[in-house]
Parts: sequence; structure tokens; C-alpha cells
Amino acid sequence: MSVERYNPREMEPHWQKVWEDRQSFVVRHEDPRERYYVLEMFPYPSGRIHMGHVRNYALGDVVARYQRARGKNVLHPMGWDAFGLPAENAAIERGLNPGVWTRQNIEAMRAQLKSMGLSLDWTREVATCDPEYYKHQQALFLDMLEAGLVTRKQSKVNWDPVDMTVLANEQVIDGRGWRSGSTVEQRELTQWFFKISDFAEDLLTALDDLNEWPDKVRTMQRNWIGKSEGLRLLFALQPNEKTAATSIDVFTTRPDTIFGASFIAVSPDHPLTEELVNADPALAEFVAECHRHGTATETLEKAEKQGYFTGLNVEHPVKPGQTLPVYVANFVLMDYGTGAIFGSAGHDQRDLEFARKYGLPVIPVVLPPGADPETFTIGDEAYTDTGTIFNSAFLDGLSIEEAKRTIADHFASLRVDGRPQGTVEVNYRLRDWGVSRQRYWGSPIPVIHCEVCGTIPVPKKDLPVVLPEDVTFDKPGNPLDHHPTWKHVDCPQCGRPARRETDTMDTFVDSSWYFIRFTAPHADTPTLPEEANAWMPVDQYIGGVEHAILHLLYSRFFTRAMRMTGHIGLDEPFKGMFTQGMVTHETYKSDDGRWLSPEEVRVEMGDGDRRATEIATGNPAQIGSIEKISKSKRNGIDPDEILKTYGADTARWFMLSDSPPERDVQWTEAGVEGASRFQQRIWRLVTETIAISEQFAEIVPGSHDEDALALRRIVHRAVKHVGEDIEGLRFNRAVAQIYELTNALTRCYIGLVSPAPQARCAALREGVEHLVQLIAPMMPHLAETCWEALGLEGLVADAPWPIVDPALLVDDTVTLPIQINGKRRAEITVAKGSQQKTVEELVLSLEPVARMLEGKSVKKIVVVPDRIVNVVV
RNA sequence: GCGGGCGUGGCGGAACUGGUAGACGCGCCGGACUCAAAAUCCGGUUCCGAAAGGAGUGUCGGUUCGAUUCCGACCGCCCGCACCA
Repeated sequence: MSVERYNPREMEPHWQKVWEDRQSFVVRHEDPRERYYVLEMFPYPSGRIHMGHVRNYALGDVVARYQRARGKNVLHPMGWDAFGLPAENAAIERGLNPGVWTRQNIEAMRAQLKSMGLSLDWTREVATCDPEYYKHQQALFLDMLEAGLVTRKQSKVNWDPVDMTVLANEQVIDGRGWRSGSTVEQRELTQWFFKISDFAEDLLTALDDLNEWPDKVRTMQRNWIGKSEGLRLLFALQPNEKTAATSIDVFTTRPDTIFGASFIAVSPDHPLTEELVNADPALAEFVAECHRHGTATETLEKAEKQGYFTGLNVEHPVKPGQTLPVYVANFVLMDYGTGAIFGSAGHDQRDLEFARKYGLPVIPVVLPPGADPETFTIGDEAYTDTGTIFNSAFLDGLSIEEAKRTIADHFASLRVDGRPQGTVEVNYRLRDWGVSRQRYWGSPIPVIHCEVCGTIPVPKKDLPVVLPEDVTFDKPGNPLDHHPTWKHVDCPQCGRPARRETDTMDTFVDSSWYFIRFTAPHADTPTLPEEANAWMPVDQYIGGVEHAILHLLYSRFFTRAMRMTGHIGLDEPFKGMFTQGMVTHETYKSDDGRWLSPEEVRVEMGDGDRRATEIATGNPAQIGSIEKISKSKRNGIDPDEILKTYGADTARWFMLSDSPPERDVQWTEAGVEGASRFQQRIWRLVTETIAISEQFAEIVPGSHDEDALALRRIVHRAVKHVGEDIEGLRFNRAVAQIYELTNALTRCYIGLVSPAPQARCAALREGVEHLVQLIAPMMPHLAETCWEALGLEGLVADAPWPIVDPALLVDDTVTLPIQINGKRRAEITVAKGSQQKTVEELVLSLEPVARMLEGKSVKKIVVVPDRIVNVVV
């Protein structure tokens, strides 16, 4: 019997139209069913989707469609992270208006995403560059400003003097601007900040409850917040002529080592340093040298510890009459702690290197367990482990923890400069979030600067502050600043001429609350709290690990800030988080070393190994390593081509097979072919099953036939496992289960001869119907086609997940492997729950066992009921 | 350096809380169908061995009746952070 091949090119657009016409995936808030919110990170509209998007959205769509089948009211929206630098670059390079460019890209990418057949509610689409979106973001900004969550302060920024713009750290390469190539300056600018550091402790402790997040991401966030508990300690300066300061404020996590102190070091950016440089040209030169190295940190990871003695000394806080020298040191950071440390050379590696270099004393004060206090010395390595305090007067004999407490109490009661000398303090690495950008293509910050009234918020009734479209990029700097009229406004308070804020917001702000906006995307307030509270938190969020820190942390902060300003009633936006792996592909190089794209080479098998040829020249090409898809290595595959050639279902299926979703997946031509073949196999199985079952006027599920029962067992087990695997996001295992089921059904079909036994035919039919439902979340178009062909009602997209008959999951017999001394030698099939004794007797009577046991005595028989038997001889 | 993860066939990867290692897919080999090819179907495919049998989850050691799984040491790879006081 010849069967027509399944044609995805015809069927996929058909079903996409059916879903759209029927509004299958449009969500109503009033729907009484249990809610489920699944979200993939929204894309930047670069113009084309890439394979990473295909993977991301394929993963999310399986979850969405599965939860729908499970009877949930599923919110699965899509939008555009539409502000950002590439649009401005397009404007500069190609003279396109950023808004026009972005909107064109959105059109193109929307069409591409639609061709993937995703179960998205497109009525909720938002684009962050749309005034309808950023209007509400501006309102949120104003609310947060009022609530004291926003501040304006001076901060050092990387300034590109040619482009006249602030650069992110990632845009500074070897101390130069990535675009202009000019040397980047450190500038003090007044910038807007969100006070995320106020939430440091809460953001840290709440991580413990996010148990549906990858541990890796939680660890990264913990490190980023970087909590350390220690003591803030005042060292009194010896009287001198150089400075008006009378003490130095130091932060330490090791106050227990205070008796081992040998020097004080302050940062080159410390106020004391800045005071001293005026009278000390050599120090000024040293500081300048530090700054030169400052920017290119990563390459100088092992930069030598360097210091400059200031000539100042402090009194030793626990050794009366002794003093400690004060250095300026290149390894002390101004933005951590107080920008000053005391050096405890015996128990900190950096301090040790510094002390050795400048001939300062190294006094061990922590004795390792079992070491001899008379002979213990520090060599090239500082001792940082646990031990007992010694050489430390009243701390002697204490553990490190006890010593920390004792010394904290000791300093708490002493005073320097009229303040307690020691205060227990917690420090965080997390710093406030600077959101000012001197760029055009971002959400305007809604404030007005008035010479008389100061910084005045734009009244809410005047929102949105809309970006002007008529801007030029012909000169460096911020186009908003150059615009002839935009920034000139009257002060909303006094009415006098004033100036708009021309900074725009960091695009991370846009993405910090879009997931909440999706719950009421057309509301004329930022949220409808009732709807936001009903839908949030996002049950399953899926995206790349590259956003594990900033985006997720900012979003967690923003949700808290939105709660404080009354827009939502919860703290944590994402209940479940999943980070997917990257899509990789082989790389190819021509014989003269050019990178070749996969379309430019032909790969063939020859003599057991794979060979590549450059098509254009006919020359052999090198097959290189498997790398993340990138423009520079030219190893990208255009999803559009794949979607056109093979169809969406094939691309989706391939993305879900084989590799676990959290790991990298290698895109291969062979793998895609395999996925495409499987699609045809399903279609054949379905059509042939239909032909077979037409022999019967009516199918009655029967259970008299042993084979039918066996098949039904396999089917129901597969339904159970696939469901569990999808819920656990183990899609590769779900795929394997589906393959196994398909194999079993195919075998059954082949075993049927006409006229087929009715019971078995019914079982086959049931199995095939269930198979179609199992593949529906992954290959939805094929599944709809099969569903229709089987004559089933409605759409498979609306069909409930098949119900598992628990009776079919239990076997009444079980096959026990028999081990002799831990090696498998035989197996027996016994009734489930057989008595230990019966099994033992049965095992010993087995021929192969008896043979193995000849001449040996049985020491012990371990019988794990319904599991395994181990005979020990 | 610190933190986290991972080492299983030719390849991607399975193996639930310790219980038949290699599910499933890719590739390869053989066969059927065909004038032939594609497609499809069937069988085989961890290694050594003709077989009986033996070895085997990075290496070495330990716990256990039994270890890919637990513990210790080492080797290798990947990711994140990085002068954090």
C-alpha cells in the first residue's frame, strides 16, 4: 500500500491559520480554570531569529501546550525587547531611523516566529519601544522616585571622549572604546540609580526558597550580592602635618588576626590619598600608574602588589606604644568596604606578598591544629584555615570564631574620635543600579531640571515623555541633547524655562517588568494588581544562562519595588527558572584559512571519516571544532532555511531530541534528517492504522487478547512517562519514550494480518491516538493532521491529556536478574510479590546457577523483593 | 586563586531513592524490495575472543551481598566570579 508523504509545507500554514482563526491560544483572565504562566525570555528584534530562539521557544511551547492539555488556563505571551544600541548603530551606519528599523525587524521576526507554530497569545504582544509600554515604565519610575527607591548621585563612568557617550564595562576593550578606539576616561557624572542595595539582604535570603531554580544560578546570584560579615575598625593616626584626618576607617572579616597586623593600606581612590597627592608628586605619579592599570583588569590578574608609603603611621590598637605604617596600595578597591584594610600578613595571601615585598613583619597568630607554636612559621603561603589563636594576649587559645566575638566586644567599648572603635558590620558587593544612559534609543527618564526648583518629576498627566522621531546621528553624543526643541520645556512647578533630562534608561529596566505587563498589556495603569496577582509569579521561565545574574536580579528587585509602590502583591517574579544550553555547530575553514559557512561546504563520508569540500573551489576544507554559533566563525544555520525546507515540526523535534535542554545541543544535518524521517514514520503509522481499523464498523476496546493487553500496557506506561518527563523538563527522555512507543506500535501493526483480531486492532488504534497526543506539544502541526485523519473531534490542541489506566501500569509478574557474586548470570520470571523462600528455592534449582555453583558452597542469598537476587558463594 | 558542574560505545546521550550498564537516536555493517538508485522494512553493532568465557562507566583506593550512583585522593574538561579585605 503506498502512502502519500506528509507535507509540512502545506499543512503547517494551514494549522497556523486554524489556530489563529479559532483564537485557540488567546487567554481570558475570567477563565475559571487553574492558571499557568509560562514565559520564554523575549527577543531583541535584531531582524532575524536565530537557532537559539528556535530552541528557547520550542522548549517553552512544549510546556505551554502540555499544561493546556492538562486543563490549565495557560498564559504564554510574546513581546520585544526593542530598545538598545543596535538600532542606533543601524541609524549611524545606514542612515535608518531607529524606530523604523526596529519596527521593520519586529514585523519580520513576528512572521518567523508565527511560522514556528507556537501557542502564543499574540493579542498580548508588547514592544518596549512603544510609548504605550514605556509610558507605564515612566510612571513606575516616578512612583519609585517618590518612594525613595531612586536616587541621583555622582558616579565614575567609562567615558568615550570621541563618541561622547558612557560605555558599559563590556564595551571597554584594553582601555579603549570598542567603537571609536579612543582611550576611555574615568569621569564623574551625576547619574540616576535604583537603590537595589537596600534589598541586598532580602534578595540574598529569598534565594533559599527559589527551589525551582538551578543551583548554579542561585550560586551566581549569591556571589554577585557578595555578603561578608566583619568588623569596621578605626585606627587612630599619629599626629602629623600631612592630613587633617585623625583616624582611618578599615573593614575586615578577620578581626581575630588583629595581633598579626603589620600595616594599613588604603585605596588609590581613598579620600586620604586624594588629600595627600597634592603635597606629594611621587604619590600622584603612583596613583596615576594604578589608574592606568585599573581599566584593563582581567589581563593584569596577577599584577604585582605595589604600594607607596605615605609617611603616616597609626597606633596599633592592641599593642600600646607600637605603630603601623600606612601605605597606598594598588590592590585595595575603593568601592568595597571602606577602601582601607589592615594587613595581616600571616593569614591573607595578598597581605603576605605585600609584606614580603616591603619588608614588613609577618606575625602568625592562627596556629594550625597540631602545629607547634614554638616552630610554626609562615613561608610563601598564608595560612587561611581554621586553628587556634596564639601570639595574641587575651585572645590566646580561642577559636577563630570566639576570637572574632571577643575582639568585637573589646573594640565596641573603646572610642576613637568619639566613636566606638569597632562596629560589627555587614558588607555587600552589590552596588546600586545605575540606569542613566546618554543615548537616544531608550525610554526617556521623566524628570525636568529647573534652575530654580531643582529636579522636578514630570507630572503623571504629562506622560509619556515621547522620544522625538526627527533626530540626527551626524554628530557624536546624545541626539536628544542636540535636538533643537525637545529638551526645552517649562518647569511644571514654576513655569520658567527648564530642561528635560536627556538621559534614557538602561534597557535592563525595560525587561525588568515586561512579564508583569503581560498580565494586563492594555491596561492604562502599569498593572491591574488583581490580574497581576492572579497570574504571577511566572510558573516557568526559560532563557539563556547569560542572563542568570543581571536580568534576573534586576527583575527580582523591580518586582519588590513594584510591590512597595502598590502595583503588585508579591516579591519573587519567577517561581520556576530554567536555563537552556546553547546551539552549536561544526566549524569549517578553507585551505587558505577563511571561515566557511555550512552552506559553502559539502561533507561526505569516505574511508570511515568525514571529509569536507569547499563547493565554490572544489578544494578540500578543514572540519574544525564544534562551537557556539557565531557570526565570526560563520557556523550559523539560518532557521528560516530550515523552516522552509523541513518545516517547523522537524526543527522543533530535533531541538528537543538527544541533548538534555540545559546542555549545549549540536545542530547537525543528519540529526535534522532523522527528525524529518520520524515525522514521516508517524504519518505512515497513522494512515496505515486507519486503513486497518476500517475493517471494523465499530471498535470495542477488548482485553481478551494477551498481545492487545501487552500493547495497552506499553501505551499507558508511555503516556505516564512522557507526562512526567515533560513536567521535569526532560524533553530528551520524553522523545526517547515516544520513539519506543512508536516502535512498539509499528511492530504491532506489522504483526497484524487481515482480518486482524479485533482486540488487538482496538489496542493499536488507542495507542496511535495517544501517540498523536503525546507528540502534539512537540510537533503540533503533524499532530493536528493525524488527529483530523483519525476522524477525532475538534483540535488536538484542545484535547485533554490522555488518562492513564493505573491497572495497566502494574505487572503481575516480574523478571528478576540473578547475580552470582554481583555478576548477572541468569534471570527468572516470577509472580510479583513472591515469597523470599520460594524465590530462593527456584533460583537454586536453575540449571545455569547450579552449574556455576558446582563445588562451591552458598554463603548467603540476598533477595530484594521484585528487584534482584544475588547469590554469594 | 575561589565557587559550581561534568568525565559512560564511533557520536549525542539513558540508567528512579545503590539493584540486569549502554534505553532512544545518529552513524556504521549485513540483508530484503528494485534493472538500478532513493525511500522503506528486517537483523546486527561496548571491547577482547571462533566459542566457552573474560574485561568494562577518567585513574587509584575504600564502604557494600552488589557501585555509573556513596566516600577519599588524583587526572582531565567546561562554566561562573575574580586583587572582595
